[in-house]
Amino acid sequence: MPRIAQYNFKKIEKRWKDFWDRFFKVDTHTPGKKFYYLNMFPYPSGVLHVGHGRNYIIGDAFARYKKMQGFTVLNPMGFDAFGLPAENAAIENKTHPRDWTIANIEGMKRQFREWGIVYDWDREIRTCEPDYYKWNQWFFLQFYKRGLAYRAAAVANWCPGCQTVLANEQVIDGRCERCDSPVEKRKLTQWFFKITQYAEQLLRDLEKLEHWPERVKKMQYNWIGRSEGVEIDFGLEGSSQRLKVFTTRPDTIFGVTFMALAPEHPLVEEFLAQASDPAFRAQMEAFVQRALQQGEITRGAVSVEKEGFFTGRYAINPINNERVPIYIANYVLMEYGTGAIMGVPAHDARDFEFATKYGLQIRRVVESSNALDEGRWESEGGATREASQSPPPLPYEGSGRLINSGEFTGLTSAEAFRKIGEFLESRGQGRFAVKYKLRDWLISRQRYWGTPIPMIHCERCGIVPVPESELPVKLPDVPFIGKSGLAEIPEFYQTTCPHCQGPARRDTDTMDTFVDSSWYFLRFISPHERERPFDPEAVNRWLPVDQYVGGVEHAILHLLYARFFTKALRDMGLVNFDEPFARLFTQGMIEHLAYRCPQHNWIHPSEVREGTKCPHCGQELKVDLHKMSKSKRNTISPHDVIAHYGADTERLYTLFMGPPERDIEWTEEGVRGSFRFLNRVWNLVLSQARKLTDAGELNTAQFTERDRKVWQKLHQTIKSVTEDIESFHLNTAVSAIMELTNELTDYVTEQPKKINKALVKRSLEDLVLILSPFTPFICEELWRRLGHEDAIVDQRWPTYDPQALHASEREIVIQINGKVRDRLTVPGSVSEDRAELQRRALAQMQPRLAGKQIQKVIVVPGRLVNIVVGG
RNA sequence: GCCGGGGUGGCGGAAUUGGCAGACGCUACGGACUUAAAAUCCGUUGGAGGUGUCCCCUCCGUGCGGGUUCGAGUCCCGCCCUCGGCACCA
Repeated sequence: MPRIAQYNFKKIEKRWKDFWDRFFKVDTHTPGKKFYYLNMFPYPSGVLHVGHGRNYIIGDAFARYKKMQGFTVLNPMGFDAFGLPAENAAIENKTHPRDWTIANIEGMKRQFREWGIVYDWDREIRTCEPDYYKWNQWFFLQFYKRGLAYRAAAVANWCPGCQTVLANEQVIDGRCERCDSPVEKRKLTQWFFKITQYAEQLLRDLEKLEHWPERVKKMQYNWIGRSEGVEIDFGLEGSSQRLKVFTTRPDTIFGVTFMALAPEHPLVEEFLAQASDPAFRAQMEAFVQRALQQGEITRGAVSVEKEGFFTGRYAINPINNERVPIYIANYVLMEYGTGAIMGVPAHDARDFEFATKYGLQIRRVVESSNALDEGRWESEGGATREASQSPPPLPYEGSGRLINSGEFTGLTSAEAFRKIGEFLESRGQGRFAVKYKLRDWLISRQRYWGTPIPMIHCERCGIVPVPESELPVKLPDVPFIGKSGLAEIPEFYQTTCPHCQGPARRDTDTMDTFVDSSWYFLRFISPHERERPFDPEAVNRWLPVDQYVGGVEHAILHLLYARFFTKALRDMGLVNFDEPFARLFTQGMIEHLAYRCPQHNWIHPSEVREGTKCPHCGQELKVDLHKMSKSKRNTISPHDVIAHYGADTERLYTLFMGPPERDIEWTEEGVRGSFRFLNRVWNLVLSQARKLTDAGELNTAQFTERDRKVWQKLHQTIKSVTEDIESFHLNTAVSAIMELTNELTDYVTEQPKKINKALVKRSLEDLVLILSPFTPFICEELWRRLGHEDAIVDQRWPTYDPQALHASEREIVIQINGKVRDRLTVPGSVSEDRAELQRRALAQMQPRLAGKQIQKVIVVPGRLVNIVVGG
């Protein structure tokens, strides 16, 4: 055995690192097959770890593959550069958020280059640059003109840690998604985008997104939360007002025994004002205060004890004119429906709990009854009949047949829904209605590092938009101070009213950074436009994005906002498509072991001594798998991996380690396995390359049986790798290439003298070609060593010959009673012939079958023969 | 509670959608090479058992319990566990 050297990846990577840029410059005006590949652009938070790399490595591999298939591939990159971490870092380091951000961007661009990841950097976007955020402001003004941007006082989520408001979407379990502080409620006047206007479309169009993960669609579906019901006006005793409620169960209206108001409901204030007894009023006020307070603190808690307060007032049920007591209840939400509910204890678990606690009447009005039950009575007799007949236990939340419901008694729930709704509608006491959980998008942030909202507050003229000709409203170029944002910079906010020229004040809020990412994919098409956000003609040609890839953590926020923007822009005539992303793939996280000491918290793996002891105190460490993060000190630096094994090894391992959509553990052993494989490929190609100069023409007619097997394997591999890449099964694509490598290695070592050189040459070329999107450095080098002058990135992706997929011989499994008992090798032509297969199988199994009764023979052409015997 | 993933060797994971379970890789063990180690190469690696001519055989085995089928990791019914999303949504 010759001593085998490790390939010199350092030299190779240095040679090709800067070579590929020119192949990925895209002229968006060139016709041809376009392919818009897009990775979610990153927030420039610092140095990237191998977990971040997964997203971009998948993208680079996919883009290279598509390019080889002859597509004009647009694969741009940019930076989501506004946001809070920059401000926090700036405060900590006494610098400007811009300096920190720019430094990180430069570092990340170097990392992309080290990884061999190529983007068309002429199209780079940085959202913190005025030439980008100018258009955020422009869109804002267009939205404002159309009533899609509005200012309203609302109870907002206030994060005391970040000193700013948050969108509903940014509150996780009652805590800030960024800093984890408990979120408070504050009443503030803020800017909103009217995303609810598109609730129905956003929901309905999910159906169009065939190539989105089901999981993501479901999450959006639930988030939008559509429900169909009836809005019902109850009368108010002693008042001409009406009490409006929304219900999805109008069929249970005869079961109403109380009403409940949210503590924030406007009627509550009225009742308080009208209360004649001061002691009673004080009690009611105390209850309301407590409920409001509780709402803030326990938001997100699993279940809170239901509490209520009887207001002493009564409502009138429009269906039967019954008098029902009105309560204030902590479990009724102001933000959903009308902020008031009709209480039906018999058919709603929450109302049941409430009614039980306060001794309210519980009236059954729906009985489970359906044809299935009746059918069972006929066939199964006594016991079942009795069991089915006893009414279901309360609360019964299912549907059924109405009882105790006046003229509607006997109807099914579905019929009653419609009939009762129509009845109320005809009398002007109700109407069919659709409600959504989705709320409008609160975009104001009380921060510095974001897009200034282009509005001016004038004492005389009110709120005045900044004229479009004066955009962008730039962030003031002053030394960065601290937490209160633009409100502490008079140079910024002091201005004159565009209307009356009098003194006025600029809006000091900036926009949520999700505005930046809601349209960046459009800007990439024509990033240097100065007079408009993008070139609509080019955008309509290139969009929707053909393949979008990113983390599942953006399943709701970013993807919903981007869809909303697209629809709003379409309605403004700026684009002509409904959905921005045709295909979506969400990749999983990379995890790594993290070590935690009870005293010294997270310990970096390199510091851990003697197995699992803390280096500071010697205590036993707790070891757990976590996704890589700086805070848990379990990140792996790509720089280190590249120094040891090269960028190709990191890329290959990242793609091979497991299915890309799944979370997966990073292991050093796995990295070494990928490195070994690349060495094997290197040695295989180099051991043959020089011998192949006189290879001659490939002639399949001269193939030996062995040659034919290799040929088949080659074509099978091309087929499965192609299909696997298309479906993002990148791990199996790599393993197929490994199998081919093993087969070729066997072939050239078995009988080195007898190899078919033309076959070897073609096989090695195709091997290097199909491997090149994954490990471009080594493949570019090997391509040259195989005698080619031109770049591998510029080659065409190999295609397979369906003829070659079928071997001349096939192995057929012989089963007896479903168990494999033997095999049969037959020529390809025979493998499809049922009768012949059966004949041969029976003949071969003759000895075993002696004395057995053959009951049946099943033949699956090309696969197996199953002989069913008795006895 | 509701919705959606997922449960396969010591580990990450394959399995043409009903047709040879465990591809590919890792780990571990044995061997070759070496003064030695590393690297590399060869072999073994789901479990149990067997008088087993070297291409050996038998049984068991894909979270659990049933079912359909000639045949089930895959389909159906009923559970368990786990991860993620939503959650007093009327």
